[in-house]
Amino acid sequence: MEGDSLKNVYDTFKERGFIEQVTDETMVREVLAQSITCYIGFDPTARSLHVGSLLPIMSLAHMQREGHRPIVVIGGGTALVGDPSGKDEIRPVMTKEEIDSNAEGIKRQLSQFIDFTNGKALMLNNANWLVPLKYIDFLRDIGRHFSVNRMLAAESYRQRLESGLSFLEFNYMLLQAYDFWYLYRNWNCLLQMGGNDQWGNILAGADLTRRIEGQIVHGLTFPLITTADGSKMGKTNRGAVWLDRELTSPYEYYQYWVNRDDRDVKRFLSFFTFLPLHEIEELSRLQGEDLRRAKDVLAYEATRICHGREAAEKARSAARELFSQNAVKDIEAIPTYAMRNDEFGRGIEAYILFQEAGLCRTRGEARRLISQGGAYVNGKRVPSIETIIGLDDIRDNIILLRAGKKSYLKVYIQDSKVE
RNA sequence: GGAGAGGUUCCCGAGUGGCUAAAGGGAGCAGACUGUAAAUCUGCCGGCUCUGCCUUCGGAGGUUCGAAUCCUCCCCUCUCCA
Repeated sequence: MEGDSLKNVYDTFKERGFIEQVTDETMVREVLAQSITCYIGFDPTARSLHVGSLLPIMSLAHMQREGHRPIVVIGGGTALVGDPSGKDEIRPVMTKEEIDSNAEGIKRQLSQFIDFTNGKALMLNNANWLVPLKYIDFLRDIGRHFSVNRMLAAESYRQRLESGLSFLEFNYMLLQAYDFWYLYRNWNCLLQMGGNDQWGNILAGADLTRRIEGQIVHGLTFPLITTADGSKMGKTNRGAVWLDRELTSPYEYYQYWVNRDDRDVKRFLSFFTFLPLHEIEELSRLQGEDLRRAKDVLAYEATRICHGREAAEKARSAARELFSQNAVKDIEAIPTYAMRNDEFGRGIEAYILFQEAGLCRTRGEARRLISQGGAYVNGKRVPSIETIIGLDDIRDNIILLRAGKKSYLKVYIQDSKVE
């Protein structure tokens, strides 16, 4: 890990497929031969980050492992404006309160991946320097360096020129550029990284810094990851796969990775784990059914990095139990829905139980599931939508529900006297 | 500000008075096949107290036995002009 001189992060990035575009390959590699400060911005537009942000996060972790200092910029200021890059619709404007509380959650999560102790990494909120800006001053000092002609030509705005772009959003690029300059100025930040949709914004920042300071700073972007079937990463039936364990449990997180397409396994191992490349090479040589071993490693490692070793172990053993035999046990890791004895009463219609426990969104969906034969209680198929789940179905206070082949949930029936 | 085009169910996109909960595609879900994979095939795919009822086609009114479809006003988007 003390990769003095021999290993340059740039090479790590390159080998692992992290690089889509760079401002200047040879210069960046040179810059990275010394310990530097780099930054990536994250939008606090949701309570949690999701796996779509994982590649940038991993890149910061790599940077840190190889001796550099990452800065995480929480876009508390820029989120007030909304980045139009790569979007085809106007972003809903968020309130400051929402953004602030989201930023809190994101901080917590990132600490799983990056060590923020002793200044080894920094977390800054750009609201701190963007919000106090004065409009006229900003226009005169910063705005003068931007050519509207060039901005209009930028790829990131192209889509939006067809569908409409408000002046508010049009200014986003200036603000992000300002961030980069500010970070250079105050923290000697020499490199900004980001998803490829950020390329235009990153260049704008590098440009601005060069104009103001006469200093060349660099940019690097990551590929936009799509899965083998062409869809965006991180979407499932229940929406995004979050990094927050409250929103996506470690078990579900593990399942997400186990269920990746065969064709994505190799790439994902190098993106989302720290395993050395030769090991990845070996794992991805496996064929057919054996490739599941590689998926297992992927899922375990990804879960361990995000949720810790213990959670990963639990998720793995839960998965093994559930998918090997049909044992109905109290498997700790799978999601739980608690019900009180008096709520449960003498029983409840199966379709209502599936909906209430959260395995189906609506009762209609639950009816459909049952009528199509995809609903199971304690491993037995629910025969009809009239089926009632009663006291007899409780095993050690647990009823194990299953929807389709791979969604499990346990209902825990509590004694009503126990609060 | 003027002229034109347009806002349809998660997305794209048909529909211009009843046969429309609304074609088709995508996404999603389930079943078969399998390896907790892919591809393929089949079924489902607004909600509910489900052989019926309720709510949807930018918003509010109106015409009509009956409207996503016709009329009025309003809001929003795009294009061109100023």
